Amino acid sequence: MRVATWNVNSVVVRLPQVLAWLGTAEPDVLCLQELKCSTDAFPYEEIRELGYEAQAHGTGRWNGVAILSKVGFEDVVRDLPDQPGFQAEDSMIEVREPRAIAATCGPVRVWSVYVPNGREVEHPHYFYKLKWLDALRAASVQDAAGERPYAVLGDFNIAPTDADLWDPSAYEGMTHVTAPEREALAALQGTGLQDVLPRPLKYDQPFSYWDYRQLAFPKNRGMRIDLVLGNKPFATAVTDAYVDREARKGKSPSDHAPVVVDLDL
DNA sequence: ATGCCATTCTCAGAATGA
Repeated sequence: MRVATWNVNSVVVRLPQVLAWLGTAEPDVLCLQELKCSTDAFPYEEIRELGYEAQAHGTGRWNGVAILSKVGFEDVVRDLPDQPGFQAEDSMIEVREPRAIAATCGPVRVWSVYVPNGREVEHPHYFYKLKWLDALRAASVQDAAGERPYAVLGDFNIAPTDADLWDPSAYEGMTHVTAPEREALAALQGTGLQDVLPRPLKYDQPFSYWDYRQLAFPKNRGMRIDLVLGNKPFATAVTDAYVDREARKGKSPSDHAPVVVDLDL
């Protein structure tokens, strides 16, 4: 089977690209992030016409995650257990954002996650990011150690190593590369998950994100921040993994490309 | 050409992204 993850930066705007990609890549399971639409506004019908059921979790303007499946759904869960919320500096209330959804699709259980950005090092959003990652770690402990193939897929907003950056010196002092973020990611992997490293279709590094500005994509100034972390039964079933950078081309693309994993399952 | 920031909400500009 084939599973994939893709931050689409608005599923409503990107619907033509998503439908076209489903038609050509034909994943069995596709995790989406940054829906930027409510659960009710998700384009279920258009996706159903291609043979996919969808489970979405969104509130409108920001965030939002979904799972598309050709092989059914069981045990759908919205939000991490004990998922922290974010409290803006000018707000009295902590808001839990739609950043995680899980489901069992055929033989695999997956989380589709959109890890908080962090904004700036030491910003409240940065500490929120670290806390959120710890909640994700806690949520993974049982399934990561289990016999069933299990993976956490999504936009982690962390480059695991400097090799995942087009120019490490360009990111000094920035989020996405700091030691605490990488340690939180390593702790998640420590539950028994390994980074399924995709092969690049061009150049040497399998970037999954390129900024819209300053010709970042044509110059291949990218980052690998969209990850697939699989437990042992998942990782040992992997037959191929790649970043479909073709999807970053064309008119009005997302700034992320899909990460695709083929499995002998 | 892969090409110089996008999206959403509210209605021109802020907020967010990374």
